Amino acid sequence: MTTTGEGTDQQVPSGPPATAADLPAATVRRLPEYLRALGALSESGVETVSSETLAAATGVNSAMLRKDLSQLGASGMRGVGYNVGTLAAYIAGVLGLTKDSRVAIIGLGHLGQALARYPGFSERGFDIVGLFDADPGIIGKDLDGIRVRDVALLAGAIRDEGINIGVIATPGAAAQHVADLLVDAGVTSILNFAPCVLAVPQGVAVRKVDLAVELQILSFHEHHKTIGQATPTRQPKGRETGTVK
Amino acid sequence: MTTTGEGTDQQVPSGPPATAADLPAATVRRLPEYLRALGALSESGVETVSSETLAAATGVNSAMLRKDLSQLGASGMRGVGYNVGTLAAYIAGVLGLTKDSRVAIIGLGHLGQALARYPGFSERGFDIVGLFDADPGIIGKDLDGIRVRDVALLAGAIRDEGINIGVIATPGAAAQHVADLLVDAGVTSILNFAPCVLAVPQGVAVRKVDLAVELQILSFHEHHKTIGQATPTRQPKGRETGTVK
DNA sequence: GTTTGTGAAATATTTCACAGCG
DNA sequence: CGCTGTGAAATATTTCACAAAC
Repeated sequence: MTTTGEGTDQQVPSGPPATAADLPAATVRRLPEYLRALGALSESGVETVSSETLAAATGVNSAMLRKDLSQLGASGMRGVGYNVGTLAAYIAGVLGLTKDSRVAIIGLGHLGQALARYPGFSERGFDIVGLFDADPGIIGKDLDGIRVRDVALLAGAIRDEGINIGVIATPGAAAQHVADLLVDAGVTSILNFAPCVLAVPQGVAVRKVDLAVELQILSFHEHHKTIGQATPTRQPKGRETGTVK
Repeated sequence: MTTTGEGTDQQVPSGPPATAADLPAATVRRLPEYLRALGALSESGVETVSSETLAAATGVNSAMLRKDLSQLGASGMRGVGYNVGTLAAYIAGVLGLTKDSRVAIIGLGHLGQALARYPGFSERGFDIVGLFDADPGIIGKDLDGIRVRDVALLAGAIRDEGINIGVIATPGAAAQHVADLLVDAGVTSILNFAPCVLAVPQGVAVRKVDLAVELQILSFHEHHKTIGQATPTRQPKGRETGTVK
C-alpha cells in the first residue's frame, strides 16, 4: 500500500505485474480465459506455447492475444513462444489472484446455494466465508460446513472477517438494499445475479450476470437464423480441436 | 435438420419486426435489459417512457438507447416518448420471444439443479423440458416434477420433444462431448457453463457463462484500486447506476 | 416547451502485415 | 527459419449535438 504513481511497484517473487493499472476492459475480460487455458496446458505437461496455439485454445485471434500480453508487460521469446508457468503466474498477478479473496453470498435460494457449493470458486482462490439470507427458514442451515446467518449480521461480518467481494443472489426486489449494505460496510466489488441494475457510488465495481438474458440472446440468433450465421461470442468456427492442443 | 429458410416471418400482434436480421451484437446484448425495464415500468402502470428515463433504468446512455431502438425499427413520439407496451412487444418480437423455447439442461450437479429450478427461465418464456445426466446416482431423480434422464436419451429427446436450446452444466471434461451430441441432433443454440471453449460448426450459436471468470474480473478491479485522481471522466457522480465492463 | 432520430465525431477494439529477434 | 511485438488500417461502438416533429 505504499506505492503511489507508478514508478516503483513492489515485485512479488516470480514475475508480477509492473504496470497494469488501466488495461482495456476487453483485455481484462480475456485474461481469466487465458489463465484457464494455461492451466490446462500446464497439466498436460506443456512448457511452452505459441500465441497461435494459446489463441486457438481460448477462441481469439493470435494477434490480439499477443497485443493483450504485451500490454500487460508479459513477454515471450521470439521463435519459441511463451513459457506456460511464467505467463500463468504473471497473469494471476495482474488479476490480483496472488492473495485469496474473501467472498460473501447474500441470498441462498436455489441459485445462491448452488453458488455456495460451486467448486470453481475455491479452486480459483475465492474463499466463500459468509452466507447470509433474510428468510428465517434458511438462516441456520448448514451448507458444506458454512452456516447461513441473518443478513442483519452482514455489515459486522464484512468488517470483522475481511470480506471484500459480495455476491448478490437475492430476488430483484431485495438486491438494491443488499448492495447498499455491502457498500456501506466498505465492499467495493459486487457480483450481481439479480435481474436489476444496481446504483452504487463511484469506485464500486459491479458485474452483472443474468441467466435469462443469455437465453434471450440465444433466442435472437435462433429466431434470425440465416446461412452463414453471426458470431455470438468468440468461438472457433468450423471444426477445431476444442481445448488443449 | 436445421431448417434453413424462414421465409414467412410470423406476424406478431402489434408490430412485428420487419428488418432486424443483422443488428450490432452490442445492441442485441442490451435488448433483454430494455425488455426487463419495460416490464417493470408496465407493472408500475406507466404508459409512456422517455429515452432518458428508460436509459437510466438500464444503465446506458440515452442516445445509445435511441439509436438501438431506431435500428430495430421501433419508434417513439417526439416530445412524448415511447409507448411502454408497444415497445416491449416489439422488442420481444425481435428477440423471438413470441413463441416459447424448449430447453434441455445437461449436467445436474449443484449448478444444473439450480438452473433447473431457476424461476427466471419459465417466467420469460423458456420451458425446461428435459434434464439429462450421465451419473446413475442422479438419473431418475425428480426435480420440480421433471425426471432426470440418462444422457444417452438426449438425441432422441431433442428430436421428439422439439428441444431447441441446450444448456451445458457439466464438468469441463464432458462439455465438448455433450455439445457434439446437441449439434448432431440439430440444436443450434447452446448456453455453456462449463469452463472451456467449445468447438462447434458455423451456424451454431454458443454463449458462455463462467462464474469464476466474473469473480476474477472483479479481483482485477479490487487489486488495482488506487489513485483516483488520474482520469476524471466527465460526469461527477455521487451514485451512479452501472456495471463495470 | 419536450423528446426523438440521426449524421458526424470521438473512442474502443480487432485485424492486418511485417520488421526484427532468437 | 518461426514467432513475437507493434505500428497502422479496418471495424465496431459510444457519445455528441442539433434539426425536426410533436
